[in-house]
Amino acid sequence: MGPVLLECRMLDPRSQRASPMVPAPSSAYVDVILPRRLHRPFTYLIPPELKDRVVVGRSVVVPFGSQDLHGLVIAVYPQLPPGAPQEGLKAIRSLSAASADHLLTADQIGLSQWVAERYAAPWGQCIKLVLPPVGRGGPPQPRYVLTAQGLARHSSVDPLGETETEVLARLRRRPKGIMATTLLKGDKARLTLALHTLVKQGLVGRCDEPVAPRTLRSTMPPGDTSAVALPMEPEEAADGVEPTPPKAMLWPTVLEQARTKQTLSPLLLQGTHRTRQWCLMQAAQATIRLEKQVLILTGDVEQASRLAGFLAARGERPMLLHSGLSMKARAAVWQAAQEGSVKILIGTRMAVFAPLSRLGLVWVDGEDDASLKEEQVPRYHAREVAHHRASREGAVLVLASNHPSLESLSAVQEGRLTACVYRAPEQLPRVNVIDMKHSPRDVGGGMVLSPPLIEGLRGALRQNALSILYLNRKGFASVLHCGDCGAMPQCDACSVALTFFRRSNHVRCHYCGRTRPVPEHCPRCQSLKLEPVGSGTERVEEAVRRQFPQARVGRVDGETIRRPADARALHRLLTAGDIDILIGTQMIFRLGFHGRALFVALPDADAGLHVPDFRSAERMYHALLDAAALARPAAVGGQLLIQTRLAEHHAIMALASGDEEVFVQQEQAFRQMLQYPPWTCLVRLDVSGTKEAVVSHAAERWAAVLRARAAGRERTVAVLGPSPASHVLRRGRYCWQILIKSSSPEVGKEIAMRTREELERESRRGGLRYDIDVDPVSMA
DNA sequence: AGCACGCCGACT
DNA sequence: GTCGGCGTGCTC
Repeated sequence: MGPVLLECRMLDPRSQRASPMVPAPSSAYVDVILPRRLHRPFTYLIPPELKDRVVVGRSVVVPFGSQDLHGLVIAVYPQLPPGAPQEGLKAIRSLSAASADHLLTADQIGLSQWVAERYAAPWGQCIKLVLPPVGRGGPPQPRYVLTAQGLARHSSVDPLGETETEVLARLRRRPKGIMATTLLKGDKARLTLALHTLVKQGLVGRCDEPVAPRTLRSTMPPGDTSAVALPMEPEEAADGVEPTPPKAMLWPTVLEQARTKQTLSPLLLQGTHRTRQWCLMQAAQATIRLEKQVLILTGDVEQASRLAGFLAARGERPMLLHSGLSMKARAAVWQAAQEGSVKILIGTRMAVFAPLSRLGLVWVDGEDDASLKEEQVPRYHAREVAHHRASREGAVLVLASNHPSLESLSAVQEGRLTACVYRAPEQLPRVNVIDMKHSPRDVGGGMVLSPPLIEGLRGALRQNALSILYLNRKGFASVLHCGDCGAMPQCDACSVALTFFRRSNHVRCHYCGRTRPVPEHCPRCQSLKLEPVGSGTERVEEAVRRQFPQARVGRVDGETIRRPADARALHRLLTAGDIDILIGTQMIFRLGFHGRALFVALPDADAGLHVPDFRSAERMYHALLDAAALARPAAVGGQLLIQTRLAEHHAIMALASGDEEVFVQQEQAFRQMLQYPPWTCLVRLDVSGTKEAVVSHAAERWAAVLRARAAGRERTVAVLGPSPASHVLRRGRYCWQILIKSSSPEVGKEIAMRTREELERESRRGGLRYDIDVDPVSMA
């Protein structure tokens, strides 16, 4: 009984007064977390027949309202816990079949609880993160089966409706039942109704247990190739090889110091793709030698596969875990992790919750990648969860990137991270900035191809070498900019691009919500040519084709690359040298074709700044560095050309001078001045619903309640907004947002949670929902 | 979240 | 007159 009591003291806030000295006669009550949007556990009785089998971490089936749900036991008590209702308690129905053979560990439960608290998410939703990926996306599919009565009934005694008869016939053909989703496909309303009457008549029953209890042992041995990445690309051609920077030779020593805790903080590794791969290899092998496990996180599936291929080519047996895998494959990997047969696990953000019990190394590759942040409700950031796990489980944490986030760079300055900069300037191409301020524009308002750009393409063509044109367009928000100098009207208070509303002819800051009439002239050059940023970039391909009709032009973007197979096909073309000029968006980086192009150009480098987000400059700087990484080193003729109207922007200056500090210092000063992260913490509140007026009203109300609550604490909390998140509704819902700036994440989060409770109690009409996003990473 | 119960408009 | 829409409250 001791361990049970100990665990419930650790896990449940309500049990603090439980004394471990009192000998527990027998455990009779449990607290259960349910997979619903509920913030607290529910108490149940343990039926005598399950007395010894219900322990902390066990998944159980419990009655909840009118239905049965799978829930997780988080505490066991000998007596009625305080706060639970005195009477009317129901008993646990049964153990969950799906999890009959394993328990969640205290670590896993603790991790889910930490996520719930850190990101202000209901614990029930966070439990799903640490559960095996079988039942994700809802409880084990409920199925409908014919009851004995229904089976016996051949012809209708009572007249049954047409639909009812039809449903009965379908069920008769399927003795094991039909999943609710399958059964209800088609005319859902009518079928639901028919089903309802059949259930009421006792002809059909509902069953929540899975058909076949998952036993995936024999079918999928760990290390099965279907779960392992195959090296998709041959090793980089010789012309793309960069030397490993000499400084990186210190890496093994640094690692060893980190492992033995001589270095007290986690590591921030800065270097190119290739350098990071080398360092990762060292770190992974060292970890495996110590019989520990390696967890590698990436921002996207392609990078995960690429790293897996790289490690596999060197004799390791990495396993992959990401959303591209089938549920079955994911479950197999999860189980292999649990059994301890996995030495290296590589995956996207979800993998950070994998049940690795001997974690020795957590490696976050591309730590600045925004995709590490989950945009759905447990809105966790995998980098942060990784940090938490590593420190709790005594693993070495390495954050790696070619261009670390400003958050991490600031953490280095504060001593919370130890920087390892393994950069070699000779890896970079020659950079050429073309100031387009006074160049004419094409008819569509887009950037024109400047003579140096055309010359660069021509030169590469002559040498039969690859050129890449990178279209750094990201934002979809309508933003104004000056047709002459490229400057954007910004919010005076928030310094983000103002969003333009054509209909009402006004501009609005979507951080603080302030509205103004459209400015008449450019704030910088007084030109009258303020216009919405166009889609002129689409013209680039056309212009290139017109200029070089004989060139073989390839395109990469969301439309041309739909499936992984498309990417592979294009990769083959590139490898074979069948493409002269490649034009594309961010997608280009997913091809993993780094250091290969002779000539790389950004026809409209400023496009990335036209996003109303305080991180837009940082994103642009990263995009520039990424573009540079596509090109060969200067020594072998690599060239990067940037067309810009903002040649004196610190991101461009930093790239042109090759001095990162130019960017970092100015950006930090900017963030500090305007009180943005990493100097403050942001919490974004989302109000959404189906009726616009109701949503905006609720948002106003929430902001007012927040301001009242923050009164007198102006130095630590500021409330901005509300403002419409975007004029296009998201999934048929209107969204408004509020921003809270606070001196610590706790302050902002606390005030948000308190007031949300209040608002939720107050009004739910119009399908209103109140969401909290702690440390939002995208503000669109 | 889901579900049931309850109160108001357009249909046989 | 009912059917069925959604708003509201509750779930151990």
